[in-house]
Amino acid sequence: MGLTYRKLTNVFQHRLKAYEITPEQWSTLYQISLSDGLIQKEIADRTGKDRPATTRILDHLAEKQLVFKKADPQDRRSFLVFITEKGKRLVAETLPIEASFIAEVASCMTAEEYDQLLSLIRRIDERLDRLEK
Amino acid sequence: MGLTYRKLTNVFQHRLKAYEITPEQWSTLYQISLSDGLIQKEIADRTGKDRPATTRILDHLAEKQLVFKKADPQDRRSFLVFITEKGKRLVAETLPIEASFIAEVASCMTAEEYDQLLSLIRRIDERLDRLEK
DNA sequence: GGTATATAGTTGTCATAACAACTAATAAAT
DNA sequence: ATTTATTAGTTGTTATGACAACTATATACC
Repeated sequence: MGLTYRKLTNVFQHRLKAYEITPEQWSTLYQISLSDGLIQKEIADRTGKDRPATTRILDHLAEKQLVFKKADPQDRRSFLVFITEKGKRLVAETLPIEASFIAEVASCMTAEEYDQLLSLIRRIDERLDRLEK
Repeated sequence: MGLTYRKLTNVFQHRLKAYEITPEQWSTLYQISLSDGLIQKEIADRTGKDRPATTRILDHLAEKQLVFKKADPQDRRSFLVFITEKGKRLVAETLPIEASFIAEVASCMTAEEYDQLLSLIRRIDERLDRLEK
């Protein structure tokens, strides 16, 4: 599973090469594009990363001027994260790349098999949540 | 897939905590225990890692005196990697941990589903090998 | 035989994941 | 109201993965 996942992100990274963004940065930016103005904790939860990882990925995205932070008026500990116009353009351009990549990969199985694969992975995920470390 | 894989190795890492070995080090050590005296390139291929990663993981394993290298008499560029007695003991003690961990995780599905999961992941793996980057 | 190429391994750099420790701010407990 | 606990975010450390550049050796080619 790890081996296949590494290959998967590796090929995706190459497809994204022209956009100078890594798969992890991409998925974070994509999440932000879906829900603008989230606090970092929410982004961390939605991308399945911890807070330090999220801080650093957001730093990279901010350096590239794809996102920016604003102080949260409700909670002075938090920042609200917004996507920039440049970030929106990048997502718009790369979304078809992601979609066709997934389609290419999934073309080795039927739609039913693909669904079952996702459902079995999800089941393992839930099982792991209930297992003691 | 990435999320679930991270959870998977994370729980396994906790199970291995007492042995002070990471999942990646463990799988490398395990491969060596299966075939003593391989050259690093072979180990890299079998664990699915690149050569730099393999060099560094072997460095860690050698520091912990779980493996050692010997010059290859046939090819002076290569090293043959052997497991130590300490390494063998560690594998013997941790193998049941790995086996029961896999069993616990897989207990959320039938044997047929488990086989299908592996087979679908393998199919994606092969598909990725044929895809252009 | 000598040159060109390929291969084994190492080192350096960057991005990420896990984790611990930390600051600042909020919420809870009394 | 003050103390205590919790939460949001950051920073530092270690291990890893991807990649490029490098050394040393081996193989191929002519």
